[in-house]
Amino acid sequence: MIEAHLSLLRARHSISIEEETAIRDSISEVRDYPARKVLAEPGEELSFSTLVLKGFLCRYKDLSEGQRQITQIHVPGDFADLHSFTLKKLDHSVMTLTPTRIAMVPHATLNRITERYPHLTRVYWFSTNLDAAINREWEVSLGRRTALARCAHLLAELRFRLAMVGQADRRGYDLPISQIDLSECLGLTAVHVNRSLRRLREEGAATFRIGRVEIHDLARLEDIGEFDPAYLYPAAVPI
Amino acid sequence: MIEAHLSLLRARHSISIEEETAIRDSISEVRDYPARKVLAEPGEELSFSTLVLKGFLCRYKDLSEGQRQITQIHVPGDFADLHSFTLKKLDHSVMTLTPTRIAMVPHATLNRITERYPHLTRVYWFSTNLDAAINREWEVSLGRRTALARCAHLLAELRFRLAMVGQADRRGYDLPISQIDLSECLGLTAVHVNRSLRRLREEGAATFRIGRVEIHDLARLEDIGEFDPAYLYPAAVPI
DNA sequence: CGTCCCGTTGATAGGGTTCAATCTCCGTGG
DNA sequence: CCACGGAGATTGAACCCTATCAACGGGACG
Repeated sequence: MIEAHLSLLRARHSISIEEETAIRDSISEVRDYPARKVLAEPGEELSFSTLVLKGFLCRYKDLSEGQRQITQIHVPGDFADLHSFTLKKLDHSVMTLTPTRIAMVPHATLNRITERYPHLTRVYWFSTNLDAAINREWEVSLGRRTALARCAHLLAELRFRLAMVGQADRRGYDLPISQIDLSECLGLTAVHVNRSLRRLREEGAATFRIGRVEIHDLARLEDIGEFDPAYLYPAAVPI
Repeated sequence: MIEAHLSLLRARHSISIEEETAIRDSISEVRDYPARKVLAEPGEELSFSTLVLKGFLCRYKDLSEGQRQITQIHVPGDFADLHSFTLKKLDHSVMTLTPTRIAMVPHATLNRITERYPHLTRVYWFSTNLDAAINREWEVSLGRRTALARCAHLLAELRFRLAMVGQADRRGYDLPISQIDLSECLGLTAVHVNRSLRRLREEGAATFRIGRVEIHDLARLEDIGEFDPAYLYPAAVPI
Protein backbone atom coordinates (compact mmCIF):
# COMPACT_ATOMS: atom_id res chain seq x y z
CA MET A 1 0.00 0.00 0.00
CA ILE A 2 3.02 2.26 0.16
CA GLU A 3 3.28 1.86 -3.62
CA ALA A 4 1.10 4.91 -4.18
CA HIS A 5 3.55 7.02 -2.21
CA LEU A 6 6.55 5.67 -4.10
CA SER A 7 4.92 6.16 -7.47
CA LEU A 8 4.02 9.74 -6.54
CA LEU A 9 7.67 10.39 -5.68
CA ARG A 10 8.90 8.63 -8.82
CA ALA A 11 6.55 10.63 -11.02
CA ARG A 12 8.77 13.62 -10.24
CA HIS A 13 12.12 12.35 -9.03
CA SER A 14 14.41 9.41 -9.44
CA ILE A 15 14.49 7.34 -6.27
CA SER A 16 17.32 4.86 -5.84
CA ILE A 17 16.85 1.36 -4.48
CA GLU A 18 18.71 2.41 -1.37
CA GLU A 19 16.38 5.36 -0.87
CA GLU A 20 13.36 3.17 -1.48
CA THR A 21 14.57 0.86 1.24
CA ALA A 22 15.03 3.79 3.58
CA ILE A 23 11.46 4.87 2.86
CA ARG A 24 10.04 1.41 3.39
CA ASP A 25 11.99 1.03 6.61
CA SER A 26 10.81 4.38 7.91
CA ILE A 27 7.31 3.13 8.65
CA SER A 28 6.94 2.25 12.29
CA GLU A 29 3.29 1.30 12.36
CA VAL A 30 0.16 1.10 10.22
CA ARG A 31 -3.19 2.12 11.63
CA ASP A 32 -6.82 2.26 10.56
CA TYR A 33 -9.14 5.05 11.57
CA PRO A 34 -12.84 5.65 11.05
CA ALA A 35 -14.17 8.73 9.28
CA ARG A 36 -14.16 12.08 11.11
CA LYS A 37 -11.44 11.06 13.53
CA VAL A 38 -9.20 13.93 14.62
CA LEU A 39 -5.60 12.76 14.42
CA ALA A 40 -3.86 15.93 15.58
CA GLU A 41 -4.84 19.15 17.29
CA PRO A 42 -3.18 22.56 17.11
CA GLY A 43 -0.30 22.98 19.52
CA GLU A 44 0.02 19.28 20.20
CA GLU A 45 3.61 18.03 20.20
CA LEU A 46 4.03 15.45 17.45
CA SER A 47 6.74 12.81 17.21
CA PHE A 48 5.81 11.27 13.86
CA SER A 49 4.38 12.17 10.49
CA THR A 50 1.53 10.33 8.83
CA LEU A 51 1.51 8.90 5.35
CA VAL A 52 -1.90 8.25 3.79
CA LEU A 53 -2.24 4.69 2.49
CA LYS A 54 -5.99 4.60 1.88
CA GLY A 55 -8.79 7.14 2.25
CA PHE A 56 -8.93 10.92 2.56
CA LEU A 57 -7.53 13.21 5.21
CA CYS A 58 -7.81 16.95 5.67
CA ARG A 59 -6.14 19.77 7.53
CA TYR A 60 -8.42 22.47 8.91
CA LYS A 61 -8.58 25.48 11.17
CA ASP A 62 -11.49 26.35 13.40
CA LEU A 63 -12.63 29.90 14.02
CA SER A 64 -14.93 31.34 16.59
CA GLU A 65 -18.64 30.64 16.15
CA GLY A 66 -18.19 27.19 14.67
CA GLN A 67 -16.73 28.35 11.38
CA ARG A 68 -14.15 26.07 9.82
CA GLN A 69 -11.76 26.34 6.91
CA ILE A 70 -10.24 23.22 5.43
CA THR A 71 -6.85 24.26 4.09
CA GLN A 72 -5.85 21.05 2.36
CA ILE A 73 -7.16 17.63 1.36
CA HIS A 74 -4.82 14.65 1.29
CA VAL A 75 -5.23 11.66 -0.96
CA PRO A 76 -3.55 8.25 -0.86
CA GLY A 77 0.20 8.52 -1.35
CA ASP A 78 0.39 11.94 0.32
CA PHE A 79 2.41 12.70 3.41
CA ALA A 80 -0.35 14.41 5.35
CA ASP A 81 1.80 16.21 7.84
CA LEU A 82 5.37 15.85 6.78
CA HIS A 83 5.70 19.52 7.72
CA SER A 84 5.21 18.53 11.36
CA PHE A 85 8.71 17.08 11.20
CA THR A 86 10.12 20.61 11.24
CA LEU A 87 7.24 22.46 12.88
CA LYS A 88 6.79 19.92 15.70
CA LYS A 89 3.58 21.60 16.85
CA LEU A 90 0.94 22.11 14.20
CA ASP A 91 -1.03 25.31 13.77
CA HIS A 92 -4.07 23.38 12.55
CA SER A 93 -5.96 20.13 13.05
CA VAL A 94 -5.70 16.95 11.01
CA MET A 95 -8.80 14.80 10.56
CA THR A 96 -9.89 11.82 8.53
CA LEU A 97 -12.69 12.57 6.08
CA THR A 98 -13.32 8.91 5.30
CA PRO A 99 -12.19 5.62 6.83
CA THR A 100 -8.45 5.82 6.43
CA ARG A 101 -5.35 3.67 6.66
CA ILE A 102 -2.20 5.53 7.56
CA ALA A 103 1.44 4.71 8.11
CA MET A 104 3.31 6.40 10.93
CA VAL A 105 6.82 7.67 10.23
CA PRO A 106 8.73 8.71 13.37
CA HIS A 107 10.40 12.11 13.27
CA ALA A 108 13.54 10.43 14.59
CA THR A 109 13.65 8.36 11.41
CA LEU A 110 13.12 11.41 9.26
CA ASN A 111 15.92 13.07 11.15
CA ARG A 112 18.19 10.19 10.26
CA ILE A 113 17.18 10.57 6.63
CA THR A 114 18.28 14.22 6.67
CA GLU A 115 21.63 13.10 8.11
CA ARG A 116 22.27 10.27 5.66
CA TYR A 117 20.26 10.87 2.53
CA PRO A 118 20.58 14.47 1.31
CA HIS A 119 18.89 13.72 -2.00
CA LEU A 120 15.92 12.02 -0.38
CA THR A 121 15.77 14.96 2.03
CA ARG A 122 15.44 17.32 -0.92
CA VAL A 123 12.72 15.10 -2.39
CA TYR A 124 10.74 15.31 0.84
CA TRP A 125 11.43 19.02 1.12
CA PHE A 126 10.00 19.32 -2.38
CA SER A 127 6.95 17.41 -1.19
CA THR A 128 6.14 19.99 1.50
CA ASN A 129 6.77 22.77 -1.00
CA LEU A 130 4.29 21.11 -3.33
CA ASP A 131 1.74 21.17 -0.53
CA ALA A 132 2.40 24.88 -0.22
CA ALA A 133 1.83 25.31 -3.95
CA ILE A 134 -1.58 23.74 -3.50
CA ASN A 135 -2.25 26.10 -0.61
CA ARG A 136 -1.40 29.02 -2.88
CA GLU A 137 -3.75 27.83 -5.57
CA TRP A 138 -6.49 27.52 -2.98
CA GLU A 139 -5.79 31.09 -1.92
CA VAL A 140 -6.45 32.10 -5.52
CA SER A 141 -9.71 30.18 -5.54
CA LEU A 142 -10.83 31.58 -2.22
CA GLY A 143 -9.82 35.11 -3.07
CA ARG A 144 -10.79 35.50 -6.68
CA ARG A 145 -12.89 32.71 -8.14
CA THR A 146 -16.68 32.54 -8.19
CA ALA A 147 -18.49 29.77 -6.37
CA LEU A 148 -19.00 27.83 -9.60
CA ALA A 149 -15.34 28.11 -10.60
CA ARG A 150 -14.19 27.14 -7.11
CA CYS A 151 -16.24 23.96 -7.17
CA ALA A 152 -15.04 23.08 -10.65
CA HIS A 153 -11.44 23.80 -9.75
CA LEU A 154 -11.50 21.62 -6.65
CA LEU A 155 -13.12 18.71 -8.47
CA ALA A 156 -10.57 19.07 -11.27
CA GLU A 157 -7.65 19.24 -8.85
CA LEU A 158 -8.73 16.15 -6.94
CA ARG A 159 -9.27 14.27 -10.19
CA PHE A 160 -5.79 15.16 -11.32
CA ARG A 161 -4.14 14.21 -8.06
CA LEU A 162 -6.08 10.96 -7.79
CA ALA A 163 -5.25 10.09 -11.37
CA MET A 164 -1.58 10.28 -10.42
CA VAL A 165 -2.11 7.39 -8.05
CA GLY A 166 -4.41 5.47 -10.35
CA GLN A 167 -7.60 6.29 -8.50
CA ALA A 168 -9.28 8.45 -11.14
CA ASP A 169 -9.65 8.58 -14.88
CA ARG A 170 -11.32 10.98 -17.28
CA ARG A 171 -14.74 9.58 -16.39
CA GLY A 172 -14.64 10.18 -12.67
CA TYR A 173 -13.49 9.06 -9.24
CA ASP A 174 -14.69 8.05 -5.82
CA LEU A 175 -14.95 10.90 -3.33
CA PRO A 176 -16.95 9.80 -0.31
CA ILE A 177 -17.24 13.16 1.43
CA SER A 178 -20.21 15.45 2.10
CA GLN A 179 -21.17 18.75 0.57
CA ILE A 180 -20.54 20.26 3.99
CA ASP A 181 -16.93 19.13 3.73
CA LEU A 182 -16.71 20.69 0.29
CA SER A 183 -18.15 23.94 1.58
CA GLU A 184 -15.47 24.06 4.26
CA CYS A 185 -12.81 23.71 1.59
CA LEU A 186 -14.36 26.32 -0.64
CA GLY A 187 -15.19 29.10 1.80
CA LEU A 188 -18.88 28.82 0.90
CA THR A 189 -22.04 27.66 2.63
CA ALA A 190 -23.23 24.12 2.06
CA VAL A 191 -26.39 25.53 0.54
CA HIS A 192 -24.49 27.45 -2.06
CA VAL A 193 -22.19 24.54 -2.81
CA ASN A 194 -25.30 22.52 -3.50
CA ARG A 195 -26.56 25.13 -5.95
CA SER A 196 -23.18 25.40 -7.62
CA LEU A 197 -22.91 21.63 -8.01
CA ARG A 198 -26.34 21.63 -9.58
CA ARG A 199 -25.15 24.20 -12.11
CA LEU A 200 -22.06 22.14 -12.85
CA ARG A 201 -24.38 19.25 -13.55
CA GLU A 202 -26.76 21.33 -15.67
CA GLU A 203 -23.84 22.66 -17.66
CA GLY A 204 -22.84 19.11 -18.46
CA ALA A 205 -19.49 19.28 -16.69
CA ALA A 206 -19.72 16.90 -13.74
CA THR A 207 -22.07 15.33 -11.24
CA PHE A 208 -21.27 15.04 -7.54
CA ARG A 209 -23.23 12.40 -5.71
CA ILE A 210 -22.38 11.13 -2.28
CA GLY A 211 -19.41 8.95 -2.80
CA ARG A 212 -18.54 9.74 -6.37
CA VAL A 213 -17.73 12.42 -8.92
CA GLU A 214 -18.94 11.59 -12.44
CA ILE A 215 -17.26 13.71 -15.05
CA HIS A 216 -19.25 14.31 -18.21
CA ASP A 217 -16.91 16.73 -19.91
CA LEU A 218 -13.46 17.07 -18.38
CA ALA A 219 -12.35 19.90 -20.67
CA ARG A 220 -15.45 21.84 -19.74
CA LEU A 221 -14.94 21.22 -16.02
CA GLU A 222 -11.33 22.36 -16.16
CA ASP A 223 -12.33 25.33 -18.25
CA ILE A 224 -15.00 26.48 -15.81
CA GLY A 225 -12.51 26.17 -12.96
CA GLU A 226 -9.64 27.76 -14.92
CA PHE A 227 -7.70 24.68 -13.92
CA ASP A 228 -4.07 24.52 -15.02
CA PRO A 229 -2.19 21.61 -13.42
CA ALA A 230 1.20 23.33 -13.60
CA TYR A 231 1.08 24.08 -9.86
CA LEU A 232 0.88 20.34 -9.17
CA TYR A 233 4.25 19.79 -10.82
CA PRO A 234 3.21 16.67 -12.70
CA ALA A 235 6.47 16.35 -14.61
CA ALA A 236 10.00 15.42 -13.64
CA VAL A 237 11.79 17.85 -11.34
CA PRO A 238 15.55 17.29 -11.11
CA ILE A 239 16.74 17.91 -7.58
CA MET B 1 22.04 43.71 6.30
CA ILE B 2 21.86 39.94 6.56
CA GLU B 3 21.49 40.39 10.30
CA ALA B 4 17.70 40.47 10.04
CA HIS B 5 17.77 37.06 8.42
CA LEU B 6 20.08 35.62 11.06
CA SER B 7 18.05 37.04 13.90
CA LEU B 8 14.87 35.59 12.40
CA LEU B 9 16.51 32.18 12.30
CA ARG B 10 17.92 32.54 15.81
CA ALA B 11 14.54 33.55 17.19
CA ARG B 12 13.49 29.95 16.58
CA HIS B 13 16.62 27.82 16.29
CA SER B 14 20.15 27.71 17.54
CA ILE B 15 22.56 28.47 14.72
CA SER B 16 26.20 27.55 15.23
CA ILE B 17 29.09 29.79 14.21
CA GLU B 18 29.94 27.33 11.49
CA GLU B 19 26.40 27.46 10.15
CA GLU B 20 26.39 31.24 10.33
CA THR B 21 29.53 31.28 8.23
CA ALA B 22 27.92 28.94 5.71
CA ILE B 23 24.94 31.29 5.51
CA ARG B 24 27.09 34.37 5.08
CA ASP B 25 29.17 32.64 2.43
CA SER B 26 26.10 31.51 0.52
CA ILE B 27 25.37 34.98 -0.81
CA SER B 28 26.69 35.37 -4.33
CA GLU B 29 25.49 38.85 -5.08
CA VAL B 30 23.48 41.76 -3.67
CA ARG B 31 21.15 43.73 -5.90
CA ASP B 32 18.83 46.70 -5.66
CA TYR B 33 15.52 46.85 -7.49
CA PRO B 34 12.90 49.57 -7.87
CA ALA B 35 9.30 49.08 -6.82
CA ARG B 36 7.02 46.93 -8.99
CA LYS B 37 9.85 45.03 -10.60
CA VAL B 38 8.98 41.45 -11.51
CA LEU B 39 11.83 39.21 -10.38
CA ALA B 40 10.47 35.86 -11.49
CA GLU B 41 7.70 34.61 -13.73
CA PRO B 42 5.79 31.32 -13.59
CA GLY B 43 7.57 28.48 -15.33
CA GLU B 44 10.89 30.27 -15.51
CA GLU B 45 13.86 28.07 -14.57
CA LEU B 46 15.55 29.54 -11.50
CA SER B 47 19.10 28.89 -10.36
CA PHE B 48 19.12 30.91 -7.16
CA SER B 49 16.87 31.95 -4.30
CA THR B 50 16.43 35.51 -3.11
CA LEU B 51 16.82 36.74 0.42
CA VAL B 52 15.15 40.05 1.25
CA LEU B 53 17.53 42.53 2.86
CA LYS B 54 15.45 45.69 2.64
CA GLY B 55 11.95 46.45 1.37
CA PHE B 56 8.89 44.37 0.58
CA LEU B 57 8.38 41.60 -1.95
CA CYS B 58 5.30 39.62 -2.88
CA ARG B 59 4.34 36.43 -4.65
CA TYR B 60 1.23 36.57 -6.81
CA LYS B 61 -0.79 34.69 -9.37
CA ASP B 62 -2.59 36.30 -12.28
CA LEU B 63 -5.93 35.12 -13.55
CA SER B 64 -7.78 35.83 -16.73
CA GLU B 65 -9.33 39.29 -17.02
CA GLY B 66 -6.64 41.08 -15.10
CA GLN B 67 -7.50 39.63 -11.73
CA ARG B 68 -4.61 39.03 -9.37
CA GLN B 69 -4.16 37.27 -6.06
CA ILE B 70 -1.13 38.02 -3.92
CA THR B 71 -0.44 34.82 -2.00
CA GLN B 72 2.32 36.06 0.27
CA ILE B 73 4.14 39.20 1.34
CA HIS B 74 7.81 39.04 2.27
CA VAL B 75 9.51 41.33 4.72
CA PRO B 76 13.22 41.93 5.40
CA GLY B 77 14.92 38.79 6.67
CA ASP B 78 12.64 36.48 4.68
CA PHE B 79 13.79 34.07 2.07
CA ALA B 80 11.34 35.10 -0.63
CA ASP B 81 11.60 32.01 -2.78
CA LEU B 82 13.61 29.45 -0.91
CA HIS B 83 11.03 26.97 -2.17
CA SER B 84 12.36 27.52 -5.68
CA PHE B 85 15.41 25.53 -4.59
CA THR B 86 13.33 22.35 -4.74
CA LEU B 87 10.62 23.44 -7.20
CA LYS B 88 13.05 24.95 -9.73
CA LYS B 89 10.21 26.45 -11.73
CA LEU B 90 7.78 28.57 -9.81
CA ASP B 91 4.04 28.38 -10.20
CA HIS B 92 3.66 32.09 -9.46
CA SER B 93 5.36 35.44 -9.99
CA VAL B 94 7.64 37.30 -7.60
CA MET B 95 7.59 41.10 -7.60
CA THR B 96 8.95 43.93 -5.51
CA LEU B 97 6.29 46.05 -3.86
CA THR B 98 8.75 48.76 -2.81
CA PRO B 99 12.36 49.55 -3.65
CA THR B 100 14.13 46.45 -2.47
CA ARG B 101 17.60 45.16 -1.76
CA ILE B 102 18.01 41.43 -2.14
CA ALA B 103 20.79 38.88 -1.78
CA MET B 104 21.05 36.08 -4.29
CA VAL B 105 21.77 32.59 -2.99
CA PRO B 106 22.65 30.07 -5.72
CA HIS B 107 20.82 26.78 -5.65
CA ALA B 108 24.16 25.05 -6.05
CA THR B 109 25.19 26.53 -2.70
CA LEU B 110 21.95 25.44 -1.08
CA ASN B 111 22.55 22.01 -2.49
CA ARG B 112 25.92 21.92 -0.80
CA ILE B 113 24.27 22.93 2.46
CA THR B 114 21.92 19.95 2.23
CA GLU B 115 24.97 17.73 1.71
CA ARG B 116 27.06 19.11 4.55
CA TYR B 117 24.78 20.76 7.08
CA PRO B 118 21.79 18.56 7.91
CA HIS B 119 20.75 20.76 10.82
CA LEU B 120 20.84 23.94 8.79
CA THR B 121 18.93 22.10 6.08
CA ARG B 122 16.20 21.35 8.59
CA VAL B 123 16.18 24.98 9.66
CA TYR B 124 15.64 26.10 6.08
CA TRP B 125 13.08 23.37 5.54
CA PHE B 126 11.28 24.77 8.57
CA SER B 127 11.44 28.19 6.97
CA THR B 128 9.50 27.07 3.88
CA ASN B 129 7.03 25.25 6.12
CA LEU B 130 6.52 28.48 8.02
CA ASP B 131 5.72 30.19 4.74
CA ALA B 132 3.13 27.48 4.15
CA ALA B 133 1.64 28.12 7.59
CA ILE B 134 1.17 31.75 6.58
CA ASN B 135 -0.48 30.59 3.35
CA ARG B 136 -2.87 28.47 5.40
CA GLU B 137 -3.78 31.39 7.62
CA TRP B 138 -4.46 33.48 4.54
CA GLU B 139 -6.73 30.73 3.26
CA VAL B 140 -8.68 31.11 6.48
CA SER B 141 -8.91 34.86 6.01
CA LEU B 142 -9.93 34.59 2.38
CA GLY B 143 -12.40 31.80 3.01
CA ARG B 144 -14.05 32.80 6.25
CA ARG B 145 -13.26 36.27 7.52
CA THR B 146 -15.20 39.45 6.74
CA ALA B 147 -13.55 42.31 4.90
CA LEU B 148 -12.97 44.20 8.14
CA ALA B 149 -11.44 41.20 9.88
CA ARG B 150 -9.25 40.41 6.88
CA CYS B 151 -7.80 43.91 6.86
CA ALA B 152 -7.21 43.85 10.60
CA HIS B 153 -5.63 40.41 10.44
CA LEU B 154 -3.22 41.35 7.68
CA LEU B 155 -2.13 44.55 9.42
CA ALA B 156 -1.66 42.61 12.65
CA GLU B 157 0.33 39.85 10.93
CA LEU B 158 2.65 42.29 9.21
CA ARG B 159 3.17 44.18 12.45
CA PHE B 160 4.09 40.99 14.23
CA ARG B 161 6.47 39.82 11.53
CA LEU B 162 8.11 43.22 11.22
CA ALA B 163 8.47 43.48 14.98
CA MET B 164 10.52 40.26 14.86
CA VAL B 165 13.11 42.09 12.77
CA GLY B 166 12.89 45.34 14.72
CA GLN B 167 10.90 47.24 12.14
CA ALA B 168 7.67 47.65 14.06
CA ASP B 169 6.51 48.29 17.59
CA ARG B 170 3.13 48.56 19.28
CA ARG B 171 2.59 52.01 17.81
CA GLY B 172 3.01 51.16 14.16
CA TYR B 173 5.29 50.49 11.24
CA ASP B 174 6.22 51.64 7.77
CA LEU B 175 4.33 49.93 4.97
CA PRO B 176 4.81 51.83 1.72
CA ILE B 177 2.31 49.92 -0.41
CA SER B 178 -1.00 50.94 -2.00
CA GLN B 179 -4.54 49.99 -1.10
CA ILE B 180 -4.67 48.22 -4.45
CA ASP B 181 -1.84 45.98 -3.27
CA LEU B 182 -3.75 45.30 -0.07
CA SER B 183 -6.89 44.47 -2.03
CA GLU B 184 -4.92 41.91 -4.05
CA CYS B 185 -3.79 40.26 -0.84
CA LEU B 186 -7.24 40.27 0.67
CA GLY B 187 -9.40 39.08 -2.20
CA LEU B 188 -11.38 42.33 -2.11
CA THR B 189 -11.75 45.35 -4.36
CA ALA B 190 -9.66 48.41 -3.64
CA VAL B 191 -12.85 50.37 -3.04
CA HIS B 192 -13.96 48.02 -0.33
CA VAL B 193 -10.52 47.91 1.25
CA ASN B 194 -10.72 51.67 1.47
CA ARG B 195 -14.05 51.49 3.26
CA SER B 196 -12.82 48.76 5.59
CA LEU B 197 -9.71 50.77 6.48
CA ARG B 198 -11.93 53.71 7.24
CA ARG B 199 -13.93 51.58 9.63
CA LEU B 200 -10.73 50.33 11.28
CA ARG B 201 -9.80 53.96 11.80
CA GLU B 202 -13.25 54.93 13.07
CA GLU B 203 -13.21 52.02 15.48
CA GLY B 204 -9.97 53.35 16.91
CA ALA B 205 -7.89 50.33 15.89
CA ALA B 206 -5.44 51.54 13.28
CA THR B 207 -4.88 54.07 10.52
CA PHE B 208 -3.39 53.15 7.16
CA ARG B 209 -1.90 56.05 5.25
CA ILE B 210 0.37 55.68 2.28
CA GLY B 211 3.62 54.59 3.70
CA ARG B 212 2.65 53.84 7.25
CA VAL B 213 0.35 51.95 9.59
CA GLU B 214 -0.41 53.81 12.80
CA ILE B 215 -1.80 51.53 15.47
CA HIS B 216 -4.08 53.17 18.00
CA ASP B 217 -5.14 50.08 19.89
CA LEU B 218 -3.20 46.92 19.14
CA ALA B 219 -5.39 44.66 21.26
CA ARG B 220 -8.45 45.96 19.45
CA LEU B 221 -6.84 45.46 16.04
CA GLU B 222 -5.84 41.90 16.84
CA ASP B 223 -9.25 41.25 18.30
CA ILE B 224 -11.09 42.45 15.20
CA GLY B 225 -8.83 40.29 13.05
CA GLU B 226 -9.01 37.27 15.37
CA PHE B 227 -5.23 37.36 15.20
CA ASP B 228 -3.37 34.64 17.09
CA PRO B 229 0.37 34.61 16.30
CA ALA B 230 0.77 30.89 17.02
CA TYR B 231 0.91 30.12 13.29
CA LEU B 232 3.99 32.35 13.00
CA TYR B 233 5.91 30.12 15.43
CA PRO B 234 7.47 32.98 17.36
CA ALA B 235 9.07 30.74 19.98
CA ALA B 236 11.97 28.32 19.92
CA VAL B 237 11.47 25.20 17.82
CA PRO B 238 14.02 22.44 18.49
CA ILE B 239 14.95 20.70 15.27
C1' DC C 1 0.26 73.33 -15.36
C1' DG C 2 -1.49 69.18 -17.05
C1' DT C 3 -1.56 64.34 -16.30
C1' DC C 4 -1.64 60.14 -14.04
C1' DC C 5 -2.15 57.25 -10.20
C1' DC C 6 -4.16 56.57 -6.01
C1' DG C 7 -7.53 57.61 -2.46
C1' DT C 8 -12.25 58.70 -1.30
C1' DT C 9 -17.16 58.72 -1.49
C1' DG C 10 -21.99 57.85 -3.31
C1' DA C 11 -25.44 55.03 -5.70
C1' DT C 12 -26.79 50.79 -7.50
C1' DA C 13 -26.39 45.90 -8.57
C1' DG C 14 -25.54 41.18 -7.63
C1' DG C 15 -23.47 36.93 -5.76
C1' DG C 16 -23.67 34.43 -1.74
C1' DT C 17 -25.73 33.97 2.96
C1' DT C 18 -29.31 33.16 6.04
C1' DC C 19 -33.48 31.19 7.45
C1' DA C 20 -36.63 27.66 6.89
C1' DA C 21 -39.07 23.81 5.08
C1' DT C 22 -39.09 19.40 2.79
C1' DC C 23 -37.03 15.24 1.02
C1' DT C 24 -34.03 11.16 0.86
C1' DC C 25 -31.33 7.81 2.61
C1' DC C 26 -29.86 4.72 6.04
C1' DG C 27 -28.97 2.74 10.49
C1' DT C 28 -31.35 1.31 14.69
C1' DG C 29 -34.51 -0.76 17.72
C1' DG C 30 -38.90 -2.75 18.85
C1' DC D 1 -40.17 -6.11 9.01
C1' DC D 2 -41.36 -1.68 9.72
C1' DA D 3 -41.55 2.72 12.49
C1' DC D 4 -38.52 6.09 14.01
C1' DG D 5 -34.67 9.34 14.10
C1' DG D 6 -30.85 11.81 12.35
C1' DA D 7 -27.67 13.53 9.02
C1' DG D 8 -27.13 15.25 4.64
C1' DA D 9 -29.27 16.99 0.21
C1' DT D 10 -32.40 20.10 -1.95
C1' DT D 11 -35.15 24.08 -2.82
C1' DG D 12 -37.39 28.76 -2.04
C1' DA D 13 -37.45 33.54 -0.32
C1' DA D 14 -35.48 37.50 1.73
C1' DC D 15 -31.51 39.81 3.08
C1' DC D 16 -26.81 41.62 3.20
C1' DC D 17 -22.06 42.17 2.29
C1' DT D 18 -19.18 43.24 -1.30
C1' DA D 19 -18.67 44.46 -6.24
C1' DT D 20 -19.46 47.59 -9.79
C1' DC D 21 -19.93 51.99 -11.82
C1' DA D 22 -19.03 56.68 -11.57
C1' DA D 23 -17.37 61.04 -10.06
C1' DC D 24 -14.16 63.91 -7.74
C1' DG D 25 -9.96 65.15 -4.99
C1' DG D 26 -5.12 65.46 -4.17
C1' DG D 27 -0.36 64.80 -4.47
C1' DA D 28 3.75 63.62 -7.38
C1' DC D 29 6.07 64.38 -11.39
C1' DG D 30 7.35 65.81 -15.93
